[in-house]
Amino acid sequence: MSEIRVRNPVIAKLQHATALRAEDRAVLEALTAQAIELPAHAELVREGDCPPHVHVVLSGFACRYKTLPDGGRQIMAWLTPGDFCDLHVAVLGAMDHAVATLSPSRLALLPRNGMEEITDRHPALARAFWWATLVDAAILREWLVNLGRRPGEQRIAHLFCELLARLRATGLAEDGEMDFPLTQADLADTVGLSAVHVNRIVQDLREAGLIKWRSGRLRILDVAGLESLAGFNPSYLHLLR
Amino acid sequence: MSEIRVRNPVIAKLQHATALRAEDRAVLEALTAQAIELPAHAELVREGDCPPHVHVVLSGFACRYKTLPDGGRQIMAWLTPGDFCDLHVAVLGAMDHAVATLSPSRLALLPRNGMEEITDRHPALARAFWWATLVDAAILREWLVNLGRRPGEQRIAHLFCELLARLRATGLAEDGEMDFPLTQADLADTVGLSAVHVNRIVQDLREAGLIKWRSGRLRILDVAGLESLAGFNPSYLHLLR
DNA sequence: CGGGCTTTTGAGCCAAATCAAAAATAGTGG
DNA sequence: CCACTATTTTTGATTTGGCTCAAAAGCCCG
Repeated sequence: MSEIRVRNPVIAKLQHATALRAEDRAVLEALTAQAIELPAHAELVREGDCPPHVHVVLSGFACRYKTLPDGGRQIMAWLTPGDFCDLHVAVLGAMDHAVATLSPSRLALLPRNGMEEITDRHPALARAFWWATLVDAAILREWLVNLGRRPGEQRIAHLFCELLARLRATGLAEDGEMDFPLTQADLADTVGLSAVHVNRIVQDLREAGLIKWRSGRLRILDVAGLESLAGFNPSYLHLLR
Repeated sequence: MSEIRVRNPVIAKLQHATALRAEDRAVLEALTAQAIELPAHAELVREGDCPPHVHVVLSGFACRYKTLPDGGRQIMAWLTPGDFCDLHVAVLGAMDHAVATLSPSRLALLPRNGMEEITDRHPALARAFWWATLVDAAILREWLVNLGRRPGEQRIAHLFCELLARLRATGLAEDGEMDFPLTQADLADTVGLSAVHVNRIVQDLREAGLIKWRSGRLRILDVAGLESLAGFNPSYLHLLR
């Protein structure tokens, strides 16, 4: 009985928040049944918008980012399968940043109106959405530490450790190996370094036997080694186990 | 009729979120009636805690921060009057960072149990608390841009502009002048620079006629000039007006 | 008026930026 | 399946913003 389990990443992720009953899971399945496909570098939401749907990543990578007057870009979050892109916009009224895909992606669009009804009717889901939003903020805090106080090599190592932990939590990493469809320039815009310097650091990590990265796949060869280099402690992700 | 208006900073701040009825304001007044006084550098909450109260700053400055293995410290938020320190901990289960005062401060302690009852009974307050949490995250995103992509001088200029806007929103800044009880070392731990370098930048800002800063007071002499140097755009604060 | 912070100054150094160009990869259409 | 482009990665050389270390000067406060 080699059954293929088609996991819904949203369910897999939110299960770290609260115990979800079959009924809650069914609601999430229904919500994410309709999806759209987008190519890489498609802008889902732009700064100032108040989009009529909540976007949820089902596959692929997206990111939050801001563009500076001088053309520079700072990526402020990687959105991986299961992540909500703009849950908060109803409360804040307008996006203070843009969201775009980093790779070809599948996105679910939840009508914003329906959300309120759902959270009223399913308190566990309301709680889970809250949790997801707060974990987003916790990740942001750790990224701030990363940029403020860690040298380049540790920054990148830390980010790789985090990504592995997050993807593992949604069942999307095996044996330290995962999709990683970003360019080195994307990575540079994430960690606040130049693309050239990122390139040299990545080479160092490769030569140290810590990672293998080619054609959109990243493999952590020595998880313990990379975590200790990065000073990684996953507690800020607030995952189970 | 020179009436002295004793403003409650929590009310002043949350009024930017939703229209608060007299009833809601009365609840906030009652909640923040009881306060404790703390000296500078008192640790309110430490990493891993799940404190039994929600702390709210009434006067003085506090901060969120993490300490690194090498002794380095990264400040991840300045908590000014009206700010909640640990609203989120009930959902996440444990603090992923510490909170401490930066100056002598007055704090209100709201019993965590009471919170749920209040938000159930006063939807406008529930909404306002949500808003405050999301604005916190928006500020964090802007700080990430600050550390990732702006050179030292702009970083500090931007932070000063933000502080002015926030304090003005709670009625705590007049004519570009405000309390600023931090040391240059605190500022350095906020912007991810060394204290020595912060000192040199502050001197540059002074010599450029942009700021005046002594004995715990900061005055922005040329708001427009500082904002244009920093590339400051206040929309991420989601304030009215 | 003396001791502990905090701010300031100076000198030397290093991580990371910039600029420029070559090599490798990945797409695309014929 | 191959040539032709465009993007991405890599290398090298040079510059610079910001760091470290160390010590002096200024301040605050009992």
